[in-house]
Amino acid sequence: MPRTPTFSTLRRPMSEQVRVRFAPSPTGYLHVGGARTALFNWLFARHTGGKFILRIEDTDAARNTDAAMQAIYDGLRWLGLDWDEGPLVGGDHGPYLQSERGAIYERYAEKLRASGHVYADENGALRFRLPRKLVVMEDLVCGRIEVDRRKSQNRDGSPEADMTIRRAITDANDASGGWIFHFVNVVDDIEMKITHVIRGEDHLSNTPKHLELFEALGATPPRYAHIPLILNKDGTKMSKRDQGASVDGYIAGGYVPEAVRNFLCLLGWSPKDDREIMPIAEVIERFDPAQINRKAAQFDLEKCDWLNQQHILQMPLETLAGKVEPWLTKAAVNFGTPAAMLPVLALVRERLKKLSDAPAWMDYFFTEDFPFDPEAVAKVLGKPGALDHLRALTAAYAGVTDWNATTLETSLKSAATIAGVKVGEFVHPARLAATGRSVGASLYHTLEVLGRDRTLARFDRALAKLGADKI
RNA sequence: GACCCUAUCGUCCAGCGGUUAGGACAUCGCCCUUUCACGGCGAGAACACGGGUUCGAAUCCCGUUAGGGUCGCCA
Repeated sequence: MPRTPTFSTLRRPMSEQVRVRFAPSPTGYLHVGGARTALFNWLFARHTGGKFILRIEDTDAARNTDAAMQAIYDGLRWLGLDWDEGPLVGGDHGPYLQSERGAIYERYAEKLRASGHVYADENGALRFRLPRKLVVMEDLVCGRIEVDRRKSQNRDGSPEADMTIRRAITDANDASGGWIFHFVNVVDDIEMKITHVIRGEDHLSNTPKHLELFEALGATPPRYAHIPLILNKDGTKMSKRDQGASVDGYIAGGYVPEAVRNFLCLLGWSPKDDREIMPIAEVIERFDPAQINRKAAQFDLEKCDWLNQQHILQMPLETLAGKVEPWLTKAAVNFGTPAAMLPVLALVRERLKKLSDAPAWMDYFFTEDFPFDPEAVAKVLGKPGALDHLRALTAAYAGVTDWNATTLETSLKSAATIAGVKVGEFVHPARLAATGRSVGASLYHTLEVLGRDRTLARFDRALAKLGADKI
């Protein structure tokens, strides 16, 4: 038997402008796997100077809601994945919602009907006569794949039935008479002049069928790159409910988009050296779909958290302030002006794993009415002489003229020496009095930011309160 | 069941015929330090198994096993 491929996926000229697309169906949320698919498409478009197109595959009318589409738009925008053509931005190959492209599908179906590739079955559904030949494709990620379509069969072992491209018209069903994914996907890729299809590996086994459709329509197929799926930490398939599965979760969870995007870049792709924390411009420059891994990646949220912290640490302070602001506002932290917030943020930023951590580390800088952590109180007062040390420190600090971290440290240490105790014996009560807790940034810098008057007033109030509590 | 993809530390990623198998997250230890972090140093931790090919295999080939995917009038 001849092993000649029915057609090749390598016919496209290398010189044409790259056009890639992300084609989600509106299921109500944006899955991280989808987000990564979108990201890889976007990276490839930006790397090559091509176009990134967004197309909504909403042929299943029952699922098509505005809210579901909004989740896709919001998620992509949050990740900074701007599309050059698609809903909201338009373009020359629209409409970009499949639900609005009926006339186009009609035309293509007619073309197939005219050439004898398609027929109506006994129920009235439109079916594509599968050629059932040997299909050879060259996948950018998976390499050369041969599928003998003659051997395709159903679960029960019966030969594969012809592919439905349009549902039968029945009653009561929303999707009745609607077009089927495989067909509209192929038609749109032709119509939108898509040059490269970067999509999840779950479509790899569908691709031969798509290629048969391209051939029947007399069109040159795009090049394909099937990227491995993202699995849960335990290796099982990720579903909607799983931790980290939805992009919404990151937005609500205090992640910075740059970090999540960075994390997603590294799931299945790497620059082949040890670079991990990378600005997006560098990723765009170095991205190559041919270097995408073939192995499914398991999802490790802890590494994402670490990247998030690193991005928080490395971005300009003013940028961080802008991102932290909504979180402070939401927690009713009255930080005054953004400028006033900066010194505080500079002090605590290395403690922030998420933006949502900010209020807890910053609130006591902006109110005198902060709570005292009972555990911290118990711990500090458990040490004999704690309040005496705080009194001695108050007296010493009252005499400090040049109020800064250095003088405060010197003064505290000498007061401790005079009292004949270790520095910690002074530090802990002071921290508790000034912040209400046992953990926080450098005490001296904290007090410097707080200023002389507020510090001394806090010491006095703590002395009164904690002294009273003790009795 | 048929067909397709995959297989390196717990996890992510290097490695593409000759390496003490490298980096990162996580874990543990030490240092820094008033605390919590950040940071620094260090430790433990992997080539799924069996056959080949080769002077020599993590790397190439074939099996086995395991995981994933597809086989819809879902996308």
